[in-house]
Amino acid sequence: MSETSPEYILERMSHPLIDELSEHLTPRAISLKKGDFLFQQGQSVKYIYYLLQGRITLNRSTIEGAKVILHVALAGDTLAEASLFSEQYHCSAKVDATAKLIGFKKSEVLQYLDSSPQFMKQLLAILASQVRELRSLNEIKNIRSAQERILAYIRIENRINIENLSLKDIAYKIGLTHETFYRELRKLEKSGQISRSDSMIKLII
Amino acid sequence: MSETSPEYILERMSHPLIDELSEHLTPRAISLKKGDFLFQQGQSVKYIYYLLQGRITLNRSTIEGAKVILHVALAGDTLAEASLFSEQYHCSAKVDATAKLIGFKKSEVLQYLDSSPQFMKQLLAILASQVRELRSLNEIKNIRSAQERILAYIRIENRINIENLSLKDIAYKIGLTHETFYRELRKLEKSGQISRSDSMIKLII
DNA sequence: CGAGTCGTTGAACGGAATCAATCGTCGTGG
DNA sequence: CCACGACGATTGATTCCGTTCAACGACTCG
Repeated sequence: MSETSPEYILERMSHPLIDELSEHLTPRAISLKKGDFLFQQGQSVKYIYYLLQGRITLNRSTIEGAKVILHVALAGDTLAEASLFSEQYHCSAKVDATAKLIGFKKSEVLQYLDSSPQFMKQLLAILASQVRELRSLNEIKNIRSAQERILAYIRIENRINIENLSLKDIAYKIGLTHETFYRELRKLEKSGQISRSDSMIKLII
Repeated sequence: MSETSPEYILERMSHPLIDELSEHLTPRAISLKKGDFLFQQGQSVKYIYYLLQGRITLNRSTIEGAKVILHVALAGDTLAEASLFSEQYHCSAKVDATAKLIGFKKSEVLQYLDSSPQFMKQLLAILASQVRELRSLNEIKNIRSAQERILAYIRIENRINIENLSLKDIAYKIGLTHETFYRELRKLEKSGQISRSDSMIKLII
């Protein structure tokens, strides 16, 4: 785990929460490779994180011993913010693809939270909008037709930014295999319903 | 829209946020029938809600004129908490099945929020855990096998409480048609992997 | 230079959706 | 108060489309 603060911390895409935290606390840079664990279920919560690059799977061991994947975090996701209010991590975080993260000390965040009601309110708003976003994602996955699901996703997000997330990641996010996602994108492009550049996928009309 | 405060407000299942709000603010009881709108996209936000019974679909009209379903709220869901921090509702809420709700005045909630940092923190924790829950639901929907998906859901929730939610509702929640859900439940029961009572579905072992 | 991953395309299969029909129950309005 | 409509739960048959497996080129990173 490297502990320098390299320039990539500053080169990240903007995120309201991380922007605010970076301004007031000292971010810690973390690099991990596939197979590493960011944290393990049961450990006491010391940090919360923001994932800049890579893929991290959160899974929990149930009482019966089975493992359940709770979430697959992709670039742009925050990790363990829920654990800000618990003593221990309720799941393990295993690195799937070489990851770069920013970490903030839980104690410092909580302290800042207490000192600034305004920040607290901002955090509330962020979480609320995260709930909204997740609900839409959830709803989209109830659309059986791959094509319609993709269209619904683009309509909600207005566009798909493919600079930060790979097509494969997006496919996963909306619950399609990457194969069908590629195929349907192609179809939509051919039928003139979407346009693709190397940074954006947009609806036509 | 009835505006009395009937006893069902007190008979609801417990919910940390609603419990707290009910204690400090005056809840408003609302009954709506199928086809009614709880609120419409663009209206200014006056209330936030808690759904006791029924089903309410949140949908948004996009710029292109298409309608996208953002969320289908079921009994136990909060509605429009995200709008606590916006001026207008960003979607419309249409009643699908006769609904009973509790409403709280936005202004009163915000005022209470300002007066009590402790409540604010509590709200933060609730939203954070909601994020966690939604992420798991999302993840579950990436499991293709109906049977495995159901098992994963029960593992995460520990059990399925079928007193408040119909089987149909649960099927929808995890992204299955009610037909397959019934069928797979039956199979799981027959093969001795789950047990069903009229209030609970549990894993065996 | 080689390993690994992403993007892409092809072929075949399987399982969940879909359509349809039935039963029981609950609420309700005439 | 009862008949009717609506909806949940259930089962059957069929279809279809997304998954799965497989293979390949391009590119990146070490």
